[in-house]
Amino acid sequence: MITNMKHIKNKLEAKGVKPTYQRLCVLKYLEKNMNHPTAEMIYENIAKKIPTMSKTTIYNTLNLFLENGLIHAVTITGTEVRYDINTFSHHHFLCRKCGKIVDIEVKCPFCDGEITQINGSKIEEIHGYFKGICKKCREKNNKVER
Amino acid sequence: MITNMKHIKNKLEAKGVKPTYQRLCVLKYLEKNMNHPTAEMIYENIAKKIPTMSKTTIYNTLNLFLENGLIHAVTITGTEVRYDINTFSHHHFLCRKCGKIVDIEVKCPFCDGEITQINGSKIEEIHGYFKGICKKCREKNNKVER
DNA sequence: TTCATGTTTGTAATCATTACAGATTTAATA
DNA sequence: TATTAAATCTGTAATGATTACAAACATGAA
Repeated sequence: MITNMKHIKNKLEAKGVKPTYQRLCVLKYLEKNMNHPTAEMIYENIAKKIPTMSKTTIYNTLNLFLENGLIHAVTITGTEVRYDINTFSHHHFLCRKCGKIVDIEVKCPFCDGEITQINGSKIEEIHGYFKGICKKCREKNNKVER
Repeated sequence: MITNMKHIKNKLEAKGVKPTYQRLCVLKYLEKNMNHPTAEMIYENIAKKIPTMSKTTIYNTLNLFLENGLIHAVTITGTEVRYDINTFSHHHFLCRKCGKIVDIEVKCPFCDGEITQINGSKIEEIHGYFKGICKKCREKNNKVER
């Protein structure tokens, strides 16, 4: 993934979003960190370099990106929203041991865009995720967790 | 669905949960109200009849039920948890107009229990939901929302 | 009855997110 | 270039959901 500033600036302008310095920083962070970070994680990291960065700006920016389809929201835990630069429909896996959320490729007729409505209801967003124990954590526990 | 107290008491005891009056009330409410209520909604309703009911008890009870597999948590909005008495794997639809969450029946290989792991990760929970505009809201808007 | 244990309750604390208003920046225009 | 309106950013306070905690209460066994 190319993460230079020019590319990021273009991405914002293509969606009609004015490319301010703060917005460039947030989008750049999301492109570099595809581990579905929280607003807090994004803020903590950017605030290191830009001490004047406000957390409100982080939220404003993320909500702006959401409205313009630049990012997607991942709501798995129920207590916090995680943000995803990957706007193609895909599934997620949340490990209850390490807490990591990883992308998952599964065959899904909805993600393929073949189905646009169900029982007369119009589908605009598709969300699918699994909870369990990831491969690494299973191996770490010497196959105890099965 | 039978929602008499004897049936509810049996359900709790079958899971090894002591059937206290508060727990019976919460489970009874969930059996009667299958519209994926929030903790707040459950509290508001029960508090009408039992003024001494504490919101902490609602949360304690719901978490206890979750641990014992009596109910499932539905996390769609990202800001609040909704609770579901239907513990069979199924999908949900959230309407962005009326805010209602309804059950959805879709063909899904994961819900059938055919697939128990993905890339070496063990699947324990399957969650699938859609966001969009429900049939009723589309009709209400005279087919404007397509 | 006594005692230990489990349950409930009310209040305070926590955490994520939003509201709001003032300060700052930007962009257009004279 | 100076002016000015609009957009953006910032910090603080407020909100709303959830949890922590400790005291009060209920239960069941000895």
